[in-house]
Amino acid sequence: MIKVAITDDHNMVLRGIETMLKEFEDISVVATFKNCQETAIGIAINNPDVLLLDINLPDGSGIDLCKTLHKEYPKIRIIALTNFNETAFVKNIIRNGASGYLLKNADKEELERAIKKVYRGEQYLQKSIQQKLLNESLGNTTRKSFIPKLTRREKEILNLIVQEFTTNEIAEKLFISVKTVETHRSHLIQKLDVRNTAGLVRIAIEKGLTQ
Amino acid sequence: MIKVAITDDHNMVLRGIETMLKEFEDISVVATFKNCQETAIGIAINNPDVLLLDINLPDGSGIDLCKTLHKEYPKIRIIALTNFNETAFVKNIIRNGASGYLLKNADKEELERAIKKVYRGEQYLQKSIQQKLLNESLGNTTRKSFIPKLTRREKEILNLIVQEFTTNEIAEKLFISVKTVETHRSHLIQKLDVRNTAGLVRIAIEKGLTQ
DNA sequence: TTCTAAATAAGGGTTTTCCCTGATTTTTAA
DNA sequence: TTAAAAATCAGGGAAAACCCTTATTTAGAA
Repeated sequence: MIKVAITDDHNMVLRGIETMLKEFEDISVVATFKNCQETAIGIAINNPDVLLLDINLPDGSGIDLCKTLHKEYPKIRIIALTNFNETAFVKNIIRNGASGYLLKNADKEELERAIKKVYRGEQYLQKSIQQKLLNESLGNTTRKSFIPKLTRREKEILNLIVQEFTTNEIAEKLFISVKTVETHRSHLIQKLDVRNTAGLVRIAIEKGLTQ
Repeated sequence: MIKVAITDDHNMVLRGIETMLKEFEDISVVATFKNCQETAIGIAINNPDVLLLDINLPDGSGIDLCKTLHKEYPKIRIIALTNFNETAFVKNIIRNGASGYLLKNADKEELERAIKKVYRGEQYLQKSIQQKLLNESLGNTTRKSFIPKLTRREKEILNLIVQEFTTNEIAEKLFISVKTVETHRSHLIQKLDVRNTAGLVRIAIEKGLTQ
């Protein structure tokens, strides 16, 4: 029997996965969590084999949680659940200890396949993502492959930009020079592949980079 | 028997709602759709009483779809499904023909209540939203949560701003003077009560003013 | 038809953002 | 411990955004 836990802040998703998994006799859902905190506490008690982990959670980044859990409980296989169909994002999650990656539109057959595969110690990636990764490694870069690998400071400044603070105000707030903030700004524009502040804010909100 | 259709681009959410509704003998799910197009076509065939409609769809705004459906099939009750817990957003949806508003973390009891209420011709709003709306009408304006009435041109320009076009480019695109675009911009900043482009983009996305 | 809102435009300025180069120090990871 | 990444700062200049005021034309509602 494979013991599965699920973390997602949407009850409907939780129930959907739970229902799909009920049909498999060798899989049982031992716990469901709605946020990072619940997961961090509950995982120790319920001791699941596989954790289906939503990356966008209300109280923090699932990626950080993934990293922590993987360190503390290396035996637990983690499958990331998200809507982001971006290779850079996948790479980031895998680097942080996830064994699999599923989009939320997965059907129950795929869900089963993914769980059983990671349970066996293998890696599971959704087909569309696999294809993309393949294309990329062949050099066919799908444009705007988004790299959300921002540094702590960059995230901090991005958040302040979204909150309508100007470069001057950010500098004051963080006790650093205006020029430093400008440097971070242009790094953000480069990394996120946008043209201006509008793009920064859009991407920050769309990709959930805001706290 | 209440016939229900569901539109959501995430299979897991579809399955979650379907499962929850199976427990009610007087409700049956007659169709599920994954995008605007499917919904627009399928609704004519399946003739549901209630449509649970996700607002964020891959091929367009659920709000527009809601408007269209409400005009063509005024008998169908529409319940909007979203994650935005903002009164301005709710108001907008209700204005466009929805009878109800549910967040995706609703449980099955609430789902049942909502469906039966709108089926009877009443309006259903999630408690937290109801409370917020109440507070607002009592004057406790959780400021910045009103729906700003923007003109057609202003909306058009706001959308171009979100898409990272500069004032110059917008002027060229719309065959109007740069100065005119600047005027619209400052009107937008005033109306939306923000300080700069970052605020415009944030509000535009938060309030669903983007197409 | 008359009033109003909307859309258009301009002058003339300030502030902010953006872009480039080049650099030093600090932190982190291998 | 050493190399790389991150964070810091600066000069200088161009582009874009922002903020006033004022004003004309146009379209829609009363």
